[in-house]
Amino acid sequence: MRAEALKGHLDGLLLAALEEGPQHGYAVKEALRESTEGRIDLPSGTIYPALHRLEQAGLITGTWSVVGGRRRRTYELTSDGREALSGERDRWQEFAGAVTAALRTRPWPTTT
Amino acid sequence: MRAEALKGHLDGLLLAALEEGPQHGYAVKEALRESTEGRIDLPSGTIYPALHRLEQAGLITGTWSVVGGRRRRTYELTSDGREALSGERDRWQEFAGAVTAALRTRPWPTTT
DNA sequence: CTTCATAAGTAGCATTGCTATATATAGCGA
DNA sequence: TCGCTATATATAGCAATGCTACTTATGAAG
Repeated sequence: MRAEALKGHLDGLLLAALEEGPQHGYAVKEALRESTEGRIDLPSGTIYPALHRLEQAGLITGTWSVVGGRRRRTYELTSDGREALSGERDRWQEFAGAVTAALRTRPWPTTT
Repeated sequence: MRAEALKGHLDGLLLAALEEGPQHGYAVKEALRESTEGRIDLPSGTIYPALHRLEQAGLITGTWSVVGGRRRRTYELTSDGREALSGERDRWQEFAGAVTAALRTRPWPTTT
């Protein structure tokens, strides 16, 4: 997967992963990897800064905890986040439809 | 359409627009706008630098001409460009599939 | 003569995901 | 005990890319 492909679409994926319920960063990463059958496997240098951005934007809230001796930051969608997710889904539909249309082969000016 | 959404996908769209036959920049812009029903309407500051990049990458070749008093640079796909377009289409399929899967609502761990 | 569509271009910016690297704990195998 | 792997989080700095804003120029319409 080319590096830039994801640009502008990551936030939606992270929000979607958190829709199922509160998750910590590492779990989000795993969830994304599983839901896409390994096609989207983000490095930690992508996922953590992105979660920080989302938190600062007020779309998720995080709380620290310690589980099994390891500290965790568990994130949860805010209501703004839920709204944003809905918007991201809409925009993805629109975007994907447009790109698919533009990418479609148009063999020749048929009488459309 | 959010600014970053297109990042990493523009090249494929431009190549696809040129698949129908040689076109100059402005015509590519129009073709893209029409094939997406106005959803993708690129500013000239996006389209011309991008075409330059594609030319430098050897995916398209351009030739100057003057039509109706206005100078034009007409671009044409190279064989590398054709190959690249095919690759872009594949990658788009893969990417779109992955994002769609990740964005899908998973209401709850049903017995899937 | 002004305005709009056509046609091409560039400088500089903002955003964003990635690489590389660091820290720390738990558990397993040798 | 030592080393390795998985878990868990984090940051500095980079590279890439599309966009904004602006410029230049012609032809047609009013």
